Amino acid sequence: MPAITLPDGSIRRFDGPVTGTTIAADIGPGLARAALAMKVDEVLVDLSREITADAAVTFVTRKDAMALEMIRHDCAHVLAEAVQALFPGTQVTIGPSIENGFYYDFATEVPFTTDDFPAIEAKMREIIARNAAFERSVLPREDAIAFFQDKGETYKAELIRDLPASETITLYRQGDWIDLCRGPHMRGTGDVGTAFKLMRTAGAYWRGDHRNRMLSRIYGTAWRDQKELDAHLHMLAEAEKRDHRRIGKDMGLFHIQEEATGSVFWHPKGWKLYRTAEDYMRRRLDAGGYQEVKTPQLVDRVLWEKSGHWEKFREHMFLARVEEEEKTLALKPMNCPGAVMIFNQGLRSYRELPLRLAEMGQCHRYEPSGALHGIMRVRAFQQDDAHIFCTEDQIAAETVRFVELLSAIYRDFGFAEFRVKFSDRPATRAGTDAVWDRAEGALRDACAIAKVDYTLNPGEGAFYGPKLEFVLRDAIGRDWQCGTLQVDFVLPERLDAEYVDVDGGRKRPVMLHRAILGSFERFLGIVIEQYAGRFPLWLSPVQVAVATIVSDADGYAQEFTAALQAAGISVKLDLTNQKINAKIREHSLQHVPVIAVVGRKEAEQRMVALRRLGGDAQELLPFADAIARLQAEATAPDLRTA
RNA sequence: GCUGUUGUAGCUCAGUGGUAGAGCACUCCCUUGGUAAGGGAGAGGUCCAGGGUUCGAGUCCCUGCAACAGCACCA
Repeated sequence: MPAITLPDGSIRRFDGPVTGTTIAADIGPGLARAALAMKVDEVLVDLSREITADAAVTFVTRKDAMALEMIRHDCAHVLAEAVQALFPGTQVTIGPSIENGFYYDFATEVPFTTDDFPAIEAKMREIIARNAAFERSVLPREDAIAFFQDKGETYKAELIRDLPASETITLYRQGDWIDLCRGPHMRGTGDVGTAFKLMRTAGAYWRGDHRNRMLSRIYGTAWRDQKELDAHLHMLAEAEKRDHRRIGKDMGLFHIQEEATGSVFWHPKGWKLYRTAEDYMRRRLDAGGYQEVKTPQLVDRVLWEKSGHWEKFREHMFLARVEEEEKTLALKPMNCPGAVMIFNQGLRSYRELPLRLAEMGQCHRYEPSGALHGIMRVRAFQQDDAHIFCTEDQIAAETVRFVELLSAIYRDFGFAEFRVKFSDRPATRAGTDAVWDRAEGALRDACAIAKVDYTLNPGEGAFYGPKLEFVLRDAIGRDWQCGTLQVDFVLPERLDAEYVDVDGGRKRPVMLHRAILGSFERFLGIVIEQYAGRFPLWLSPVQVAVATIVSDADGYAQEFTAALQAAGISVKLDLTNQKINAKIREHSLQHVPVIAVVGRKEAEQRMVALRRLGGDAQELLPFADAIARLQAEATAPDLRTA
């Protein structure tokens, strides 16, 4: 006699085991039509599942966010059936729902291409129109393995073999097509609807391991209705518009070419942006108690052998040899050994600690070709690096200090929020458990003091110590790890760093590796996408465009331009023989934040009309006021007084 | 690195084995105008590179390079 409690608190009693379908029908025909699945005591199950005991039941309809996930999951099944119908001999593997859609990995001799999509989508529509019910069945493990093995589905058989013994093996049937699946599913294939689209193909390793066979993956997106699908496609188009590679080209910021893959040619405007960021960082670091240093690009392998990089990082290092010498040099992939070399000059005292050595360190790393991505993932980049030599007792205070600095800097660049990941001791590590306890404890305490919420990243720490990772999310929703703070007990040991303690004895310092932007290249890529190229005034490479309406105003425009330049503002003077409309349009497309328009009237009255990017209002100001106003607005956030 | 796709004017892209195209940008001329495209003319090409098939290759085939998407990688 199950008593079913509904979300509104009402209770319905049934004579015996009852399915969701029956309950929904009992409540009303509207719900019977709308219900796709149900939650029984908070567990999502098929509508057709029998309920035998008292339970709280909530129905899932198309309106619920949860329906979206089911639509995508079901759509993946429909995709798999369609593919197997069209391409006999193709094996199915896995096909989950993911953010915004789903994918399915197939084992096939000939990989799929987007040319296959129209046929596959047509077949999918057929399957959806047929609206075969999803039917769940439970099979003993050995039977299930035999079933898939007989069908030639070796990947499915392998999956079942590897499922934990406690797991119930369930199959789902839709018409004649059967898949191994945990479920749950909606009522039938028709519930998927028609708001889906296959997006792209890709290779993907079986079980995500590059030693395994490459499968052919098809990505799709699916939504509750056409309107949602259209909105999603529109969002993708918008995201593409703010792609930093697109904007970099359109605004003439930088380029990359074949002869130097993974390295950036910064154009004047791009380099201006870079320098603005760099100058800002220098001021922040100076104010933050850091001393800047510079260490060599080319360093003998002997040092890399000592530091451990030769062993652990060699395949990522660019080597350089010269005919005349036996030596092998390497372009530095990291700055840390260089910093230790500076620390090691002379005898250090505990009085000098914490010693914060910053370096705008140019690094080269041989990244796999497939990893390169615009200026975000490159082979030559500059880090805003620093190494803090301190005692164990100073770790917490230095961490708090660092997080404060990092927060202020991210805020100034327009990132109000960031995530923090705490990576603790990995399985293979250097140092005793006692040392790890202290290092992790110090970091945890510091996070508490600095009021930093973090998610634990178990076992992901560096072999030499725990670390914090600071992650920003870009405009296209990708996560980028920018900042990092790593506690290192190993490198000071390997490179023999030491200081004289109060008692006159020699001690090893702890080394904190830390970066805030990470790499300038990557960070600026993120900033470009964050602002879609419409930078705040202080960052904008061209801050003001001075545009004339008539050539009679040229002299006055030149005078105003010179005054802006003298005030430290980056300005572009436009005396071209074009109508003001065309000039406005051109500079607006270049995302110049302020256009100062001068015509005959302004020249006679010694005024300027300021026009802001994105607006059409004009502000008429006297010459000197305009200069003062723009100068104040263009001031970097760390230099503002008010 | 792996799988797939792509590579034509500065940019965005058409191009069916038979004389290389468009729009925008660029240069020049006309136009001096009031807040997102004034008009006209002109110039601009190793069709990614190298092989092959063919009477003939931008087009078909092979190899390489690069970019893009994803996977793996990001110590």
